[in-house]
Amino acid sequence: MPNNTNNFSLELNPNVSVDCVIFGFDLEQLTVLLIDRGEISSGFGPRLALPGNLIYDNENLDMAANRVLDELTGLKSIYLEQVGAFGDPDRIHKQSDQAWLKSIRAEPEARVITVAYYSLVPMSKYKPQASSFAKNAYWVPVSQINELAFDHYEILQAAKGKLKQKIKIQPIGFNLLPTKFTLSQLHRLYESILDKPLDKRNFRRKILKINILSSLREKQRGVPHKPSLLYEFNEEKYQELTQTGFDNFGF
Amino acid sequence: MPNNTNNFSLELNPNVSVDCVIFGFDLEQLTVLLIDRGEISSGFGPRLALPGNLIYDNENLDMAANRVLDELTGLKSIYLEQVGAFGDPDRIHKQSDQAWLKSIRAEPEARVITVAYYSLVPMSKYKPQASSFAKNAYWVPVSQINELAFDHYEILQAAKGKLKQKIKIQPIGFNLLPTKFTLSQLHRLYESILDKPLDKRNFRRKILKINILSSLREKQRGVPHKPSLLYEFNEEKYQELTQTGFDNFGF
DNA sequence: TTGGAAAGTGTAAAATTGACACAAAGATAT
DNA sequence: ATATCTTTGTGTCAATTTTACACTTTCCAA
Repeated sequence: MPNNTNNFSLELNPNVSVDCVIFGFDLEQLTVLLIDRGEISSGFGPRLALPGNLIYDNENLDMAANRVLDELTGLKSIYLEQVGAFGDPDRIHKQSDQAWLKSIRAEPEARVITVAYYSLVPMSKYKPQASSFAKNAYWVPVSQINELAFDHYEILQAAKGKLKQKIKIQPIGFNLLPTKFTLSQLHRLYESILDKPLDKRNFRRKILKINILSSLREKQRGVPHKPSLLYEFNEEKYQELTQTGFDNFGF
Repeated sequence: MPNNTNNFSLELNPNVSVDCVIFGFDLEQLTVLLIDRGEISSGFGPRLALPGNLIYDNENLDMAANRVLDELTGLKSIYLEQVGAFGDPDRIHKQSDQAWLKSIRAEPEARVITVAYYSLVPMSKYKPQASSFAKNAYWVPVSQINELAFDHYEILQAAKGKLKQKIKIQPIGFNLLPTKFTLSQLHRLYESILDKPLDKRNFRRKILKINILSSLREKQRGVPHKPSLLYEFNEEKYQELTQTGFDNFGF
């Protein structure tokens, strides 16, 4: 084990890791990208885990989170928020398996603090199957997750909570949708995150009133029902609003 | 330097520290408890810093934050929230001075991640002057702080932001006031934290409507004007409310 | 007794919320 | 071509909440 009182280097810091809760939305429900640790987890707790890794001594936390995200999905400049730090002394030991930890180059017996992030990814931009890296990554609907490795279930819950808070006060949902989307999709997204039904008409009225959406002249194609108008998030309008101290995106 | 791949012990973890933003309210404005590093900081950046320390390998983060708080103020079971983790590789080196770092037993050249917490303390419960420990701790009005040691100014800003968010959705302000307080004091508190004026009558109506305050039959004494009725935060009423899924403490 | 200072109180207009139902558009199957 | 299916898209009214605003009361001190 390198001691890290020396020069900055490409050494992994054995005490600090980053875990990412990568949210997606399949147009029906909220999902999370999970790693299947496979047989290596050999009976020691759940196979599924959040993607994460130790940080390098020369990168800051945000960089590390972006790196983890990039290494796994190839995606850069994705919406990313810190959830917080998690660090029971025995968080790893509880349900650990040393082979797995060694495989991600963690010291199995070291005490590790993890800093959790959540990110919002348009699911269309990352299909695990197509990726050469990390073939064992899968989108899993949040509602189907009952347990995860280590303390990752707890982290997921915290991330959901933060996301819920955040979307109540900032219009970040668009990061989970394709550039062009319908109001119904946005509606379902809000319902998934807030975990409660929202009246359709009231939702539309409210979201349109905020005036950060541009309605395109384009319609959905190929749907077996009345096609919906498509909308885009309008960054400029949003910037104007925030600069005038606007604050009420409340849901 | 101990390597921490060994057994759990009372060793300090050289890579992880906890810093506390301890908020108080002097009935006029929001204040923070800061440590004057004094001459030891010998020209290397600001003298004032947030109280903090490295964590022990056998304590979790919340415990560490409580410990820092307790060691400094003698206060226990205080309202405490995590702000988040901060960890530029050079966060200490930027403006550090090694003597100071050594004095708090940090490795001057180690890369340190800090996990920041904020806490709400009734100022009356802690007078730095009266304390035997840490005579160099002072309450400083938040509005007067322009710089702090290390990355502590940044941390303070983040903590203010979190507190602002939080008080909009949960009635935690009482933690900064004496048990018995007046509505005007509460009013000023909200104005300080939200950093904007609130209409007096509207504020009173709203806060009373929520129905988590008990009005005492007691009045202020010795004030050179009409004395105010005193109120208490009513924990039971609050619990009832939250259990019924009440959610709208919005300011 | 008077003056100073903050406490305490009500109302009306405007904005927002919440509840609610049916016609229109396109795709598919017959 | 027609009928059927599915989802889109729309308006109103009542209730509630928000905002703006000014004067009287109470106690202390001079």
